[in-house]
Amino acid sequence: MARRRTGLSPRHKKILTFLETFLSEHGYPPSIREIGDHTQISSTSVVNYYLNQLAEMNYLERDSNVSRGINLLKTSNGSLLQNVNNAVTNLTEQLVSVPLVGNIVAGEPMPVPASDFSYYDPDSGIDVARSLLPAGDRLEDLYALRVHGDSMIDAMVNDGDIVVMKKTNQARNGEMVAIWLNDRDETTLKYFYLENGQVRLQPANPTMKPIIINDPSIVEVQGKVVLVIRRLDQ
Amino acid sequence: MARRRTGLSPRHKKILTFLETFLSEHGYPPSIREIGDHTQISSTSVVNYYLNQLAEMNYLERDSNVSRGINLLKTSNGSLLQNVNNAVTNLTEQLVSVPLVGNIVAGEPMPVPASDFSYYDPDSGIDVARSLLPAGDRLEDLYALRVHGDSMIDAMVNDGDIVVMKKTNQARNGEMVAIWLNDRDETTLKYFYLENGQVRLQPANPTMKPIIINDPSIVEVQGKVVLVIRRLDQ
DNA sequence: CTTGACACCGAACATTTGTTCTGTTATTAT
DNA sequence: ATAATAACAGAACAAATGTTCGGTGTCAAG
Repeated sequence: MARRRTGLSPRHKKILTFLETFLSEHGYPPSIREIGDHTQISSTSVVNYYLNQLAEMNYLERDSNVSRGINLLKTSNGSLLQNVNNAVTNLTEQLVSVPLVGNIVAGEPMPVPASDFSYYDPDSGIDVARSLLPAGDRLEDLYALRVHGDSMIDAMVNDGDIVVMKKTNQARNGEMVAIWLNDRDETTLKYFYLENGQVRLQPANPTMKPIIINDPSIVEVQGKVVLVIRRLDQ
Repeated sequence: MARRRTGLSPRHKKILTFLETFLSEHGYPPSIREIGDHTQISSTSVVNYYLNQLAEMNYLERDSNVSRGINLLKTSNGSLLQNVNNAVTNLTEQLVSVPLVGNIVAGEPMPVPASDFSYYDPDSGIDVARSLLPAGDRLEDLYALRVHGDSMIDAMVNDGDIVVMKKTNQARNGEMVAIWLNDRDETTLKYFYLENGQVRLQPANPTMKPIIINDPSIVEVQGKVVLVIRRLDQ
């Protein structure tokens, strides 16, 4: 009887390590010839031989007659990979591009995007760490607006600031919301309180007085502010 | 002139979605023909046409004359996507953890960290997209402070806001800097101007008056503000 | 010494695959 | 109505790519 294979040989390990490195750098697996080139195996049939063994040992799956048809399942140190991108998707969802859909100015109702963002230009999104955004909020409910003019200073928001909004038309007490006031033809950002049938709109600047609205029906909530970003380098 | 492309068309999105799904199920990208088969595009040259556009818009990279030579970078909802093993590296490049080193309050000189951040606990960093930070600035010159108290409202900065600072002890005109005023025992954030031998410290709130300092030597610049972040969900 | 299994190999071939070429059609501005 | 451009298409071709075939060499068991 010949010698019996016990686990991974040095050549197995070399192939697996090369697979991991190549995949992480390129986003797709190497070809049989590329594996051979980088592991000093001169024959495609030997690479094929070893890949089949790694498949038997559940380090990878192969799809036959498919170029680069290798799905890496385990690394050379035995760590499981479910597949190429499932692990990464969890990581890379940490950085989100929030669509910048327009400007917010006092004298106009602010733009609220349609549901599908079909006009959306990805180059104009604002990159935001997921950890700065409210947990549990769906990303597709978020959009960004750039502040235009000095009219939001009572909200402690400057001309040029970015506000990240969540779509909503209902406010809870203590939330900062964008409100269109019908009687004044004005958009404003304020903390919202509904008290005894009246609406109190509290400026962010604590030295300023609130607006009291006796008739809540003239208050149109257009969105909730979840984040303000001010870049000072521009 | 014909119609102009604005962002992703439905076919772009369909292709991206298929790429994501295929990649997550198979561990390798689809071929041109597989993409066509699943997106009702009958011609390999049209698939090629759309893939080239997605590459131009930085949703993916293509390697030419390589089978399945597609490296998916962004998903159809704009989330950044990277490969398994360099996900952390790429996130480090695009998503930065700026060390949160303490609080800034008016009555104290603000903390300025030592050069090496040897005490730095990465779990207490603030995650910031690299694209929001000044280009060219070294990340190790940046640190974050949390604002404590209402004393910064003239800088349009609220209690609880995060300011990202760059280490510097020199200010250029128009930059917002953190300044320790010796004669007042006070830290303040203001736009700095040196005019005719005097320092003008201009509040961010345009309705407020500047401070004029005749003797520039009592002005200690402790850092430059590069970003302000206000989270409203907490 | 013989045998069987494993490791290893080059070459040939078929299939897969991406690019290029040469168009047509649709859309929009002029 | 015309022109310019984008979107779309089929076919051809070359290159990339995986599988198969027919071997050789090594080693351990009998």
